[in-house]
Amino acid sequence: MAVTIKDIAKLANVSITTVSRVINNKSDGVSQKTRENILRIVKELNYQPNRLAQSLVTKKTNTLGLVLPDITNPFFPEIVRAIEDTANNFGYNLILCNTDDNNKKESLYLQVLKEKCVDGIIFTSSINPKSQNIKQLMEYKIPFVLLDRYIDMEEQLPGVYTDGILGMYQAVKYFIEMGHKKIAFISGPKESKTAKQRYLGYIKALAEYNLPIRDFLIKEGNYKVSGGQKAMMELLTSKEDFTAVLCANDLMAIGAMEVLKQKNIKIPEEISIAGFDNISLSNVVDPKLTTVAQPYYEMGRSATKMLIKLIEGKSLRKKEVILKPRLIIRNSVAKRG
Amino acid sequence: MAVTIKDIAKLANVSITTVSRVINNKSDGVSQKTRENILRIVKELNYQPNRLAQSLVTKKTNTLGLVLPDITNPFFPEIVRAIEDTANNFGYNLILCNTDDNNKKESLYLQVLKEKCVDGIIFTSSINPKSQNIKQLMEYKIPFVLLDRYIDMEEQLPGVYTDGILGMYQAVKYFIEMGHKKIAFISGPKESKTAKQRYLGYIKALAEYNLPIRDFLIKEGNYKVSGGQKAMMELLTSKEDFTAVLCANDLMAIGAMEVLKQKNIKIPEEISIAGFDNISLSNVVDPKLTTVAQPYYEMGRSATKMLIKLIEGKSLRKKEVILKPRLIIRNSVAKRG
DNA sequence: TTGTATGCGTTATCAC
DNA sequence: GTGATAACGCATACAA
Repeated sequence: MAVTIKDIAKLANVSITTVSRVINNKSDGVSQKTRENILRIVKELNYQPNRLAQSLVTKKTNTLGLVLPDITNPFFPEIVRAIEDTANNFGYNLILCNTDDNNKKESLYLQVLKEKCVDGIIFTSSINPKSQNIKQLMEYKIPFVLLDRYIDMEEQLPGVYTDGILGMYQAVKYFIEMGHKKIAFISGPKESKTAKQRYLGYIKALAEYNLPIRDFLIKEGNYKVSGGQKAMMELLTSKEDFTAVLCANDLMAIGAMEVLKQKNIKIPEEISIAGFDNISLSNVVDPKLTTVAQPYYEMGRSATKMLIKLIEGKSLRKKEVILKPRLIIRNSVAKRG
Repeated sequence: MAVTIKDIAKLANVSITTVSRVINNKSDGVSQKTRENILRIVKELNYQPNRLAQSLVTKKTNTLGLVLPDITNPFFPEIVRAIEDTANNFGYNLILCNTDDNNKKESLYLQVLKEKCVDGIIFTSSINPKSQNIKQLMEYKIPFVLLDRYIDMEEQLPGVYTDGILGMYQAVKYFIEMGHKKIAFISGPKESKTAKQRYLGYIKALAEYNLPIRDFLIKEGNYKVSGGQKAMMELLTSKEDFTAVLCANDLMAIGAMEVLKQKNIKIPEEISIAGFDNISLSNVVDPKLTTVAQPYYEMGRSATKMLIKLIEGKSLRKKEVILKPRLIIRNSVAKRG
């Protein structure tokens, strides 16, 4: 159907080898004349190489797999954009896979990516990663880079993360400097490594300022709006005393804010609040949410560059890249004391 | 490297033909015994078919191309999610392409998709579509479905859209029923077909209620926050009289709201506002934005199903699917008069 | 400077 | 039931 290398070989009265040579700009061992002639015919017939056939012999598809929980989570689009941009710059395309934090689905996708011979995989594991899936990935011998979600293994895996400890530490420190002493914490699901890290940052800052860690001020959420609502409710009904609430991500902060508004509790005058992520929503809620920004674009770009290096067989200077988050001060935290 | 059909043929002491047969569950012309034996070896060696080779001969990649302006635009993630879900259900994967509304980039992506032999393409054209690109797409003879952005051609192209006329009509009607008579309109970029449609809906409702169309109450925006801000500024400085502002999309409505807040103009008491799209942001701004919801998931699902039908050579009942939008009443519109 | 032949991993057409 | 063998479209080692 489509025009092939054979067609233009016939028309040019040469062998397909010669055609292949000029198309791939190989060893200039082709006379200027035939080269030009072939190029002319190529243009005339609007020849487009069949990348499938090419890939079959070169063992290179110039396609990357991107595995993540859910593109609908506002955390991801910017990262995905960065990945796609960077991939595109280096001549790669992206196959998008939503796993819904479902290990079965994740495993299936990994298999398909393997079968489609992607050159590499960027992998944001499901929230409670099954070591089985990461083992599967490793057995495939496909280069991969972990993104955002850390996975514990004996050997260090290549990955790009944001420093959750530092981020939360900054946020708590800011609360404290603003005069808050009783700071509640709505954490992510405790199986999640990022959640643990962020919790650690919270603890660290409290400890540093000799503030007590009060378990009844710490609630577990699910990184979703609903989790923030539920946790805030619990906090409120517990009648415990607190002036500030730190949320392990923005979505939960937004949920928490909704509850506060419902109860006519003024933000930030009565209760201050802060989040983590800096998703676009956080800049649009009222009051605008003070939060810890993840360097989205850099995360995606960095992970992709790393992956491409791996694909090209180059060595990595650092296997793990820990990016620094940045506190964004907006209007959801008030001075106290 | 990887285990192939040949390897398991050797181990099973059969020809590759037989192996292929049992793997593809073809014509049961294989003895139970050899079948079981082969299956056993397949499992043992953890054989995974090479889809490249498969595709090369079957001319089917089970891969779809998705071309859109920018996944970062909150309008898209849900649609993309629906597309990916549906594609996945039917055994297809998705290659994601961001064009940035850049016709050159768009054209390049189309070519790559062609070269990679995708089975079909879902195409949300750049905002000022170049007929050249759509012609390119048509020449490729790859099945495609237009999504959201209409393209004028002599022949009707398969596509899925939201009824912008109806949507805006509903919004204006609601404004009018709430007592508003002087309703400003911030439109999308006028080259855009969707923008024209939405404008038409605005006009239609005004006409129906015998309200005059005042050009000075109509500003052109760019579908972005910045455009909403700029247009709102213009509206305000023009000193014209109006009690409501209808924006052609939510992003511009959010921009307009920011300007109003800055100037301490109360929403909705002094000026009512509404948008179009129902992006997640619209439910989180303060006040929550009354808007016209696009049926995101249905758009993506419908387009994908359509595309797959096309790929399978089935005929379409309708070439163009026009989905109905739905007015979502929240808190940004107040009663007047 | 150019061509022949082989192989990539699979499906498909025959023949036995 | 089973197996050669060609073909898919291309790259490449080796010859000429």
